Amino acid sequence: MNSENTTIYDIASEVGVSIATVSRVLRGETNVSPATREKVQQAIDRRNYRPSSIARWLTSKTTHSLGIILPKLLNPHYAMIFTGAQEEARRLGYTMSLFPWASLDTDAYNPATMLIERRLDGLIVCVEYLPPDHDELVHEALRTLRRFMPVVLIGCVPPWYDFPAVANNNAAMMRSIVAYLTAMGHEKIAFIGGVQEDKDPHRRDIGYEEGLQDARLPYTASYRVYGKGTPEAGKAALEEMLGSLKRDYWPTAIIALNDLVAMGCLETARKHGISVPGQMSVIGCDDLFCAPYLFPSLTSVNTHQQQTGARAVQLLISGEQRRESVEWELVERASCAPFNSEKGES
Amino acid sequence: MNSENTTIYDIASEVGVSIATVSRVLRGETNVSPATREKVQQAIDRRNYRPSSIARWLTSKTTHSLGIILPKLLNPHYAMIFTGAQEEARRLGYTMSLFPWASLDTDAYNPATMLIERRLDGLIVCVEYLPPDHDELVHEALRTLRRFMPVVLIGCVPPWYDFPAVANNNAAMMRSIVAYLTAMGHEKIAFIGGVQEDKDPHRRDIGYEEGLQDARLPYTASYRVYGKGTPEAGKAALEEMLGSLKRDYWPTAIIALNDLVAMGCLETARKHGISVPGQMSVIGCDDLFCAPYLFPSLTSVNTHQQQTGARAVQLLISGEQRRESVEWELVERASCAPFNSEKGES
DNA sequence: ATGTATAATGTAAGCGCTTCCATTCAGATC
DNA sequence: GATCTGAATGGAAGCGCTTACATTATACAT
Repeated sequence: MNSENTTIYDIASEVGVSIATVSRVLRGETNVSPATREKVQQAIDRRNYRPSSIARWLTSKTTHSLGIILPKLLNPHYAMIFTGAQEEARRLGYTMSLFPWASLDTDAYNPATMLIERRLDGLIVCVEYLPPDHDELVHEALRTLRRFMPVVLIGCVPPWYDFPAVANNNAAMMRSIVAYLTAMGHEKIAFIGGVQEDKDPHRRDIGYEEGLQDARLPYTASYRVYGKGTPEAGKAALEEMLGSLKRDYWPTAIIALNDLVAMGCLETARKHGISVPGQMSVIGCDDLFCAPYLFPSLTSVNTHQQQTGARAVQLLISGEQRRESVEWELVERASCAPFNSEKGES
Repeated sequence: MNSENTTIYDIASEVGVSIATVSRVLRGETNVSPATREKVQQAIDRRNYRPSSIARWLTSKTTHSLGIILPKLLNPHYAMIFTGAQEEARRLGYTMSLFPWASLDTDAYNPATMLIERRLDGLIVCVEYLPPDHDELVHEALRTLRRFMPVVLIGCVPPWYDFPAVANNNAAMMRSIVAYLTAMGHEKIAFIGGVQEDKDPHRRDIGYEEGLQDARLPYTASYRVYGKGTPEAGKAALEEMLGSLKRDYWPTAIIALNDLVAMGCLETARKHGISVPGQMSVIGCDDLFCAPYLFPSLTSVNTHQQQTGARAVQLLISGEQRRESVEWELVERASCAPFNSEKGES
């Protein structure tokens, strides 16, 4: 392909100048006479010549290309992060490629090798809810990688990862969600989702427990169900919880790990004839595009994922070695309402 | 960065062999004595050496990197296509980078220049519902691009685009959806969404009209509302339709351009107290992950987007110049039901 | 002992750019 | 008219690999 494989030599000889001059025109340097510039430019246009960035990179030792590693793009949460990162990268003149998690922890080939060989100018890694058995592997891979390129982390970054990062403090966020619910009079508040053995102290369920303490509410093991962050998991988890509890003890508010889990919870509630928010409030997290269109529309927390992605790119390029966090805000919709003990069962 | 900027020369001199020998070890060639191979490999491991693909590319004239251009990743439909393409690319040893539409039609810089300079081995472009005023621009950009790299198209590809493509025949699909609804007794069937002036004969609304003809139903202009493919647009469009029609003439079935539009329609129906599917059936398209969790769960059409993306990559790499289409299948859920003329208004 | 095939390794010329340094040539200065 | 200056341009050495070809060493046949 690229049959018109024109090089800088072709242009130079066509015009009758040296390649150095063509290079100068190409990069808009000023020390070229207007007449020469004009002739060269015409030849470039005539031949449809585009300089090879490959060759350029070899000289300049920089590729202006970044990488990002995400668990999966099918979850809109990650798609938003990716979009934010990609757009910011482009704005700054960089290209963004997506690499799957396998690049890091399960590649038969030496992990991360492909990333290094590509001579990326930087890498963003979204570490979220790492299964405990992956933690050490991933951490090791990251340490290797950073010897070759700047690495910025996104997500729920364990404090013992000494990397620049854009990490929302999920714990603080959850804590305030609990406060939001207790202020509404809820006392039986459940939390659904998340990895059980995750060691990260900032994870969402830690905040849940802190929130309960703030409100002097007891932590009840049956109100805490672990599971993957999918709709199916949320559905099954709430199902299980309701099944194991007498009706009087059913929670009046559910905090879901994220909106996907919340979707599953809404489904289960519907199936059991529990009215939301009449008998049970449900709150999600991430504020996915579909949250307003669920029934009832889902109260959630906007975690500004696009901004997170963009900020990570900025840190990557500026080289700042900081760990920062992004604002979040509660988006009130119909799925949460004050607890009303008078209300009868429907 | 990359402080350990080791090159093939470093390894060669460390071991005391020529760079050619190191290169042979690197690429696993057999004509190296076991002893030498061992020594070289040890030096490589010791120095943590990773050959630069940049230099390799310069020689080999191939970058093993592909590009994909999508309207926007925030729409899960495109995220699925991207995921399918990305995974297949990786499986085949290629990298996949995302480029925004702007690369093609609005770049201040010469469109597509960045793509060409990067010397991609191929490009996938998702052309869907091109606004008519963009069609010529995009077509022109694509023609330029294909002179430099193989291009495969995805989506609703107009027949006058002479490119290899993976295009579902949206018209045929829609036609059968209409058949599905008429078989259920619906006669007042509306279609919501899409670009009005799109010239493509395979677009979804053409199939809608064909379907009506099949069933000997009249085409009613008021049942056809144009609009963007978003939930908001769907909401507003149905709103407008209901507002302009006497209650007796309200459609009993809505075909939405896609699931996003369908989400908006469900919302409007809910707001007007129209029960779905009791008084009005709604069918979407694309079968997004949230379709089962809407209320009522949304009947939709699975268009196998991941497979579409994967197939496009295969065409790209194999170089086959064919235009093919991917299967689709109706996924029946709760939002469509037979029309029952006896049923009273709620 | 000589010749020949085979395996192992080295040499060097690219690949298409950037960039430092050298050269040329006006025009200005004395 | 000789010298100097600075703008415009060219020469050539990389950048880090691959690879065709050349060279050397080894083994075996004659």
